[in-house]
Amino acid sequence: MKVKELATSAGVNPDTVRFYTREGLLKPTRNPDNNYQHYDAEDLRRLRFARKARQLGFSLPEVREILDQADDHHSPCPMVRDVFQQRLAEVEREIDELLQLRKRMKTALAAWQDMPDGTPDGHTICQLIEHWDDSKPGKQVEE
Amino acid sequence: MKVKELATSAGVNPDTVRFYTREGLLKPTRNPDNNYQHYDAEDLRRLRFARKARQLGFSLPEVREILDQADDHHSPCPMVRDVFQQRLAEVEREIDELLQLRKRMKTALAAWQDMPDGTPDGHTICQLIEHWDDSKPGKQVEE
DNA sequence: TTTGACCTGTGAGTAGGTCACAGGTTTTAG
DNA sequence: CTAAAACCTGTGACCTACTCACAGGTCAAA
Repeated sequence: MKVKELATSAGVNPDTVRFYTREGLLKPTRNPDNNYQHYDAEDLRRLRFARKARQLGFSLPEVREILDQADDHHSPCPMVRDVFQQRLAEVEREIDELLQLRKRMKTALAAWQDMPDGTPDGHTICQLIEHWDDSKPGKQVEE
Repeated sequence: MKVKELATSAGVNPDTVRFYTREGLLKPTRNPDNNYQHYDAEDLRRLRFARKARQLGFSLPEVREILDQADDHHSPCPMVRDVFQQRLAEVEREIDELLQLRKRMKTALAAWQDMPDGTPDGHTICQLIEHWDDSKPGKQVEE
């Protein structure tokens, strides 16, 4: 398979295939005649695997490590379970942050219902934002 | 005010002040004696405003646009309301996605309880991920 | 006067691709 | 047979919103 065939089979951008190849996740052979990369069914498996892992929140270095472990005939699963737990925790943290952001945004929106637009007068830029009170407990100054 | 004074007053990194200056959000004057940047109370207002807007989810180009509109004595408020609504919608979409991801991850984690680790055999890399079912309605292939 | 804290601009780094470019190859249509 | 379209190659820039490093200039206190 050539780049575009592989990319199409996996539903990704050809540049992503090239990128993953540069990053060492895919290991195609070369056609010495024309210097083209040649991918096989194994590469397709690896690429599909990588995409699934990315969807699950694994970083590219993590995916590479999993693939490398598998290449060495070590089971990557224990590592996968481990990283996965951490990713789940991160996802929950991200959710918390976004929920807080949404709350701040909704509060602001509600407060803006009754506020006039006003024209900037050299002291205010936009009251909507300037008069928005973002007082939240702790972590106001970074630690 | 010099860079660090302004930064301290607003609770940000001095490099952020320099960055915002490069990006045109702050417009200090120069001290011709030593070539230092000189910031005034207006810049402090702008910087604080920018930070609040960022917390509310506005992008840097959006913040710059708001400030520029205010500089031209146009009320940026209608634009602020508009962009803000869109941002809120985006945030809600992101939250939905993360909640779904969390659900899938938890499901996967539960399913993995009973799966053996296994050693890669050339056909499977890590069953945990490969056998993870990511079936979700729509948008499987990008549109 | 020396030391340390500050200033300057520039450039690189972060994650994960995506896109552009210039030039070589292969395929397809006429 | 040939010309154009479609593909391939590697390299490097771009995206966000900063943050950090570096080399060299400036200034305040001891």
